[in-house]
Formats: sequence, structure tokens, C-alpha cells
Amino acid sequence: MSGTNRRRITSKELAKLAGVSSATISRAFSPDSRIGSATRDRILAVAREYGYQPNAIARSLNNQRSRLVALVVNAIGNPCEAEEQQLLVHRLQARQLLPIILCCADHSDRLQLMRLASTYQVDHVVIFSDMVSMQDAVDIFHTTKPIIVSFEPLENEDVSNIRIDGAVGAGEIIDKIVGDGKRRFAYLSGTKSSWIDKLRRKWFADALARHGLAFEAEAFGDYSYDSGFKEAVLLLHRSKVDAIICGNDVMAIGARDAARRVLGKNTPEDIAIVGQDGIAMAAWDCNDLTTLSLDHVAFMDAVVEVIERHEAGDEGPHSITLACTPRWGSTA
Amino acid sequence: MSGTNRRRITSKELAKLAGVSSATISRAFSPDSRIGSATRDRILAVAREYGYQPNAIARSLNNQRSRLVALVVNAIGNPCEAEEQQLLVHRLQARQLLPIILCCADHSDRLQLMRLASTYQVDHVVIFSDMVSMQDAVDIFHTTKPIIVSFEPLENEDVSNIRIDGAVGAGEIIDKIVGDGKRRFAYLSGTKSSWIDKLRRKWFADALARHGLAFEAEAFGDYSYDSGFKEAVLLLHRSKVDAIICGNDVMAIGARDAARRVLGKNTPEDIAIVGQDGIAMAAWDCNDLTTLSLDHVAFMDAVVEVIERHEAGDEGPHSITLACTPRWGSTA
DNA sequence: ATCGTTTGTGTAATCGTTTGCACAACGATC
DNA sequence: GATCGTTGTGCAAACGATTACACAAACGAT
Repeated sequence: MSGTNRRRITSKELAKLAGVSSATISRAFSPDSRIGSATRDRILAVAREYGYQPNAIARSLNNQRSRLVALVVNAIGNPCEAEEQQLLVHRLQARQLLPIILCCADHSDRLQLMRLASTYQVDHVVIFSDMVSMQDAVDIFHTTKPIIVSFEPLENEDVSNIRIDGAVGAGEIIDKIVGDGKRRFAYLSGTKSSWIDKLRRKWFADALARHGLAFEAEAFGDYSYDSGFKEAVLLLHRSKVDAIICGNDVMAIGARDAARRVLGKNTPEDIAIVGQDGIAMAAWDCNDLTTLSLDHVAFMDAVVEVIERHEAGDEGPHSITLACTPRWGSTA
Repeated sequence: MSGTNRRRITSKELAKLAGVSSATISRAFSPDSRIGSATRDRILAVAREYGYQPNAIARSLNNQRSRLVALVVNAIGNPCEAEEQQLLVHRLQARQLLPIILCCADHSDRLQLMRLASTYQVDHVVIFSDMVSMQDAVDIFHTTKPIIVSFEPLENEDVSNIRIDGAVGAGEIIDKIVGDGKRRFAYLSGTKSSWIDKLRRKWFADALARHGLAFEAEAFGDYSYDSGFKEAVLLLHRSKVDAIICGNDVMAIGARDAARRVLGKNTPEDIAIVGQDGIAMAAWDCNDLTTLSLDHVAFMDAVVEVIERHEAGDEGPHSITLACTPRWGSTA
């Protein structure tokens, strides 16, 4: 119980101590199974005394269900992902599911890591990373119930997914900025290789097109504050744009700081700056960012809903679409 | 291989396909075991063809080693923890260890969750949460190699730990602020119940005492921006302090915004504001926070070093102490 | 008193690996 | 040519649970 007992006691040993068979021990820990309530109480008492807990690894082997969930993400440090992960982890834990986080920077690692996780027979896989192709995911986790891919540009696979649609919201933001008299737009991408980023850019590009406009300049960062700052400086030095749409909020804050500090331009008078994600920080007094915001709570609720349907045996595929809405701040 | 094969192929089935025994399959996947290299190559080829991978759950059951690591944290959304977790997760993955995140707000959940994780026979446990007592941790994970508790006030347990010491750094910061003429200090705690928070407060209180000063006012938040903002407003309304030491950086940013926006006070002239953690955001141009900073890379390196020693069989206990150093910004 | 049903428990197979032991085949050694 | 290590492989027993099946006891109804 207390102390440094090295080895964990097994059901067979506990069975001996309680004068029953190991099958009965197992039944004492299964909510609805045929067992005398007196026996159960006695076993639970003895179990508590000796610190016995059923071994989940052995149980998983037998059950063919591990109750592990793999979360494939790009980064934890990124506030947007961190906020989402926190919400999701809480929801999973409430359902007695344990999250395994796969967080990987470069591509080959990512696949390797996904293969590793798949050997743990995870019950579900949630892919937040936009840099893994759906085909890779399906191949690697071919045995796990169809994968839940989030942020999905619409493909033909037989895979449950959550689709984020910001076309309408992006339109509202562009309308407002154009209405304020801005005409020269730049897009500051979060990354070169991600299809999410291309998709997001398209929302705004389409909206601009409806005004007969197009992006005059482009730049590529890495979703970080520093890259937002640096790229904005370069961008503003080489072209006279008066509005920058950024790949995420953190880069937008970097770009805002660069405009203000290096170029002496203020938002929204001199330049409009727009983020994407709608992280908590965007609403802080010191930032007050205009951003195309996603309801992270609704997002994670949707993920959990799909997981629950899969748990219930209905493997779908299920598809849920969520819309982004503008958050109006003082930067645009 | 591709397609929707429901069931995963087992070593026994692969054995039949390759014309060997399942023992040989196993040996083909163990780096150094007596097996003909021709046989190994043939098996690996067949394995690739049928998409076979050894089942890690079964392996764990046999090996008594799961290669799972439980990380007990307060929050993922908190940037400081997120940054640290990201560093740690990368380091673990590089060692083929999979992290399970236990993230829990309230206390009873936390224990429950730790019990759940312990049934998965995790090989290591890293406790970042300051709200779980060391005794609870030792009891729950009594079978797992001694726990690594981080941020440690020094106790008598036989447990490996990482100790963070900010006494000297806090002294330097206080010296500077007092040197700048400030005399009336307040401490804005991150939480009421955490011993880490009490410890951090003490670093600054001791430094103040050396100047014959003490905290004139106290307030309690929850490590969030909003709580930093709100408590700072209340604090500044009820007492005329000219320096606020905050429990973390995020609260400091909130307090700075409150001072500036609600009270019209500027840093550092009207009021000095100090954070703790040294998160990336603190160095952003828009924040430029003075903060008692911890080297997160060194921190996580230390955690991994202890884990590696444990893996090597040397269960210690090991203890590593890290010092915090000031980051000088424009807020104090 | 008999039969049928329900309830509680034990026996043994199973989940998919790993690994100690046994053993055959093979070269090399004296 | 008998002996001895070495190498490669299979057999079978773990690892620690769950669960189908069997069976005994208890109970109610006739």
C-alpha cells in the first residue's frame, strides 16, 4: 500500500489472498457481471488493501481495445493548437480515454512516429497536422477505426472529418477593409507546404476577387511571432501594401509590431492587419486583433462527437462542417 | 497493405506465410538476436508486404516495459507549460517513448486520472503539477520507477527531482527596482493552493526584506491574463503600490494592460511590473516584459537526463537544481 | 419431491508477443 | 572420425487480464 513495493500485485495473487479465482477478481472490477455483491465488496476491500488495480495493458490485449487516442499535431507551443489540445484532452479524459500526443516538426519523423503509435493499437486517431496526407494516415492506421482528419479541404476518402469553412467570414472581413478604403493587400502565409494554408488564402483571395482585387504581395513564415515580424518588415520594405492578411494570429501580432516599430505605421489607419484562429490572446487588451476566428469549443465538441459515434460502432464516415466568424478588433 | 483491412495480422499468421515459427518473426524484429540474416531479410520483406508490425501492447505485457511516459500537468493552454511540453515531447519521441498527457483542473480528477494512467504501466512519470502531493504520487505510482517531480521545494522523499531556484535572480530584480526608487510592492499570486507559488513569492519577499521592505498588498488570480487584469485593477484601486510582482508572465501582461488602460499608468515610470517564467511571448516587441526567467531547454534537458538514468537502471534518486535568471525588459 | 430457472463461481482458452531451453546442422579442431 | 563450439530454429511457457462454458447451489412453482 504505502512504501516501495517494487512489483505490482496480479489478479491471480489477489485471488489467492481473497480466497477466490482470478476470474472472480476480474468480475469484481467489471461493472455489470454476475457476481455476488458480498464477494465483490470483499474483493474490493482486499484490493484496496494491497493496492491492486487491473493491468490495463493486459486488459487491452484481451479486449482488443486500448482506450488510447493518438493526437497528431504540428506543435504544442503554438497557442492555437495548445488551446485546442487542452479542450480535447479534457474531453477525452472525462471519457476515460488517454491521449498520446504525436508532435513532430519534419515529415519523415511524422510518419515514423505515426507508425510507432499505431503499434500501440490506439482506438482513435485525430490528425490536426495538415502536412500528413490522408493516404499516409489511412495506410498507417489501417486497422484503427477510420481516422478523424480535421481541417479538411474535401477529398474523396472514406474517412470521418471535420471541415473548417471560413469563406463567408473572410468575405465579411475583406468587405469591411475594402470599405475602409484599403486596396493593396498582401498575404503572409504560415507555411509553404500546407494545404490548409492554401485553402485559407483562397477564402480571402476569392473575397478580394469579388471586389476586383487580388493579393499584390506574398510572403512565407512559419506561424511564429518572429517570422511574422521579419517577413512583414521585408514585405513592407519592398511593396506599398496597406493591408496584410496573416496565416495565424501569432504572425499577425508579429506583423503588427513590425509595422508599428520598424515602419512607424499604426493600425488600422495606416495599415490593416488580420489574423486567423481566434486564440485567446487575440482578445487581450494589448492586441485587440481583428481575426477570422474559429470557435474552438465547438470544434473540439465536434471531434469528440465523431469519436463517440465511432466508439458506439458507427464508423461513418461522419463529416461536420464549422464556420469561422470574424472577431472585430482595432487592427483592421 | 492498402485498403481497409479490418484486422491486423499477427506474428503467428505471418509465421505461416513466411514458413517459419512465430519466435523467428519476433527475432527478426529484435536488433540483436540469433537469426540468419537471410531469414531476417525474407521475413522483413514479407512483413512489409502484409503490413505487419509487432503489437506493442502484447510486447509490453511480456517485457514489463511499456515505453509510455505520463506527464502530469496543470494546463496545456498556459504558454509556459505548452512550451515546456513541446520540448519534452520532442525529446521523448526521439527516444521512442510515447507521452501520455494528464491534464487536470481539479484535485479529485487529478488523482483519479493518475490512477488510470498507472494502470497502463507507464515506465516513467513526470509531474509538473504543483498541486499533487508527493505522497499521493508515490502511492499511486508505487510500482513505477521513482517519480520525477519538478519544481520541488525540497522534501525528504526518496524521489528524483528537478529543483528550480530563483532566489538569486529575484534578488537582482528587486535590487534593480528598489534602485529605481520604487518602495511599495504587491504580489499577485497565480493561485492560492500551490506551494510553487508560495515558494516563488518567498524569493521576492526575502529579497525585499534585505532592503527592509515587505509586500504591502496581495492578490490571487489563476495564472490567466484575465485574472491578471482584473486583480491588478482591484489592487491598484485599493492601494497605492508602485510595483507588482506577478506569479507568471501571462498575468503580468494582464496587469500591465490593466495599469495602462484602466489607470493610465505606464511602465516602468509609474509602476514596475515583473513576470515569471520567461515564455517566448515575454520577449515580443509589444510586451518586452521584465521577468524572472527559467531556461526551458535546460529544464527539459534535465528532465530527460533523469529519465535516461532511470532507463539505464540507476534509479537514484537524482536531483538537479536550475537557477532562474532575470530577463530585463521595459516593464521594470 | 421434482423440475426449471436464476445466481455465483471456477476452469481453461485466449489475446500477441518474447525468450529460455532443446536440438539439429555445420565447420573447425585435434 | 570423434569432439566441440557456433549458429539458426522451433517448442512451449510466460506476461495478466477477460470470458465462454460448465456446474453447483439456491430458490420458486407445481
